[in-house]
Amino acid sequence: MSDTSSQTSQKSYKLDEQVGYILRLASQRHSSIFQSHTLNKLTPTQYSALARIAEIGHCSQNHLGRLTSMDVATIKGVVDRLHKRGLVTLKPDPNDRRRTLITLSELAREQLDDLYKMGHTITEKTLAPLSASEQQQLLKLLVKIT
Amino acid sequence: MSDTSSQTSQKSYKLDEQVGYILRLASQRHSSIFQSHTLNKLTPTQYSALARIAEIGHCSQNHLGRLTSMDVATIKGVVDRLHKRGLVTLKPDPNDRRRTLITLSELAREQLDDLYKMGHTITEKTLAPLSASEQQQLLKLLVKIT
DNA sequence: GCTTTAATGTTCGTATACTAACAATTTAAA
DNA sequence: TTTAAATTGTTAGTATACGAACATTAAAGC
Repeated sequence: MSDTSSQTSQKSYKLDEQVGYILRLASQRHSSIFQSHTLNKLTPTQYSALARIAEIGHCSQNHLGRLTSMDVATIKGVVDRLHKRGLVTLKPDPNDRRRTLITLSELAREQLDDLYKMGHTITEKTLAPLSASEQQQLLKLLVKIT
Repeated sequence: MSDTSSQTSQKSYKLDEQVGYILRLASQRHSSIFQSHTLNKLTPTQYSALARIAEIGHCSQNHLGRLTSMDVATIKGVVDRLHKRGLVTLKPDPNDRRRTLITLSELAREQLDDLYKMGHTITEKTLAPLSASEQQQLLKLLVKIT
C-alpha cells in the first residue's frame, strides 16, 4: 500500500486543474502584459473606468461602479486617483444633491485614441497563444461563467 | 455626420469584449461562489497555499510562493494568516538558517478531506453554466494563455 | 404631509498583489 | 579563500476588492 493518506479522500484534488486557480494565473499574466504596455502607469481597473465613461459620456460614481463591476468602496478609490491625475472632472449633480457627475477631462479625451490603441495591443498580446477561433471560443466561454 | 468623435479612432473599443475585463468578471464570480461555500472563511489564496503544502509535504516560504504564483510579499501575508489560524506550523530549517520550514498543522490535516470536498463543489458551481466538454475546453484555453 | 425605504457617497478594516529596498545567509566566481 | 552574486525573508508604499457601518438626500407608501 503505497498511498496511506488517501484512505478517506479517494477523489484526488489537483490545484492546477481548478478554474479558480487558473483564472488567477491568467489574470496575473494579463496584468503583467498590461503593466508593460500601459501609458502613464494606468492600471487595468482605472482603464476600465475611463473606457466606460468614454462610452456613456458622464455618470455618477456609484453608477460607474455598477457599469464596471466595482463596489462602492473600490470605485471611490479609482475615481479619486483618476481625479488626482486630472483624467476626470467632478461636479455636483444639479438634479440630485447626493450625486457627483463624472466626465472625462480634456486631457483624457486627447489621449483616448492612444489609450484605445494600447488596449487593443494588450488584448492581442494576452490572446497571442491562441488561434483566432480559439480566442473567440475563450471569450464566449468566459462570458458564460460570468 | 452623426459621429464627430471617431474621426481618428476608427476602430471602436468595446470594454465588454476585452479579455482582461472579462477575466476580472469571471474571477469575481468565482470568488463570490468561493466565499459562499468556504469553511472557516478561508480565502481562495489561502486555500491554494494549503492545497499546495498538502501536495508536497513541506517547503520554505518563498518556494511555496513560487509554487502558487505569489510574490514574496504576498506569500508572507498568506503564511502569516494561516499560521495565526493554526493551519500551518513553522520551524527553522536546520540546513539553511535563512529558511523557515512550513508544514500543515494537525488541525489542517484533519480538515483536509472536507476542504477538498469544498474545493470540488466550488469548481462545479463555477463551471455549472458550461457543458462537460465546454468546461474542458475552457480550462485548456485558459492554461494556454497562462 | 409624514414616515419608511432606498440610494449616494464616505470611512474603516481586512486580504490579495506587486514594486522596491533592506539585512542575513548561502552559493558561485575570482 | 576572499570577493561577488544570488537567495531568503522582512518591511513600506500603492492599488484593487469586499463587507460593514454611517450621514445625507431622494423616492415611495400611507
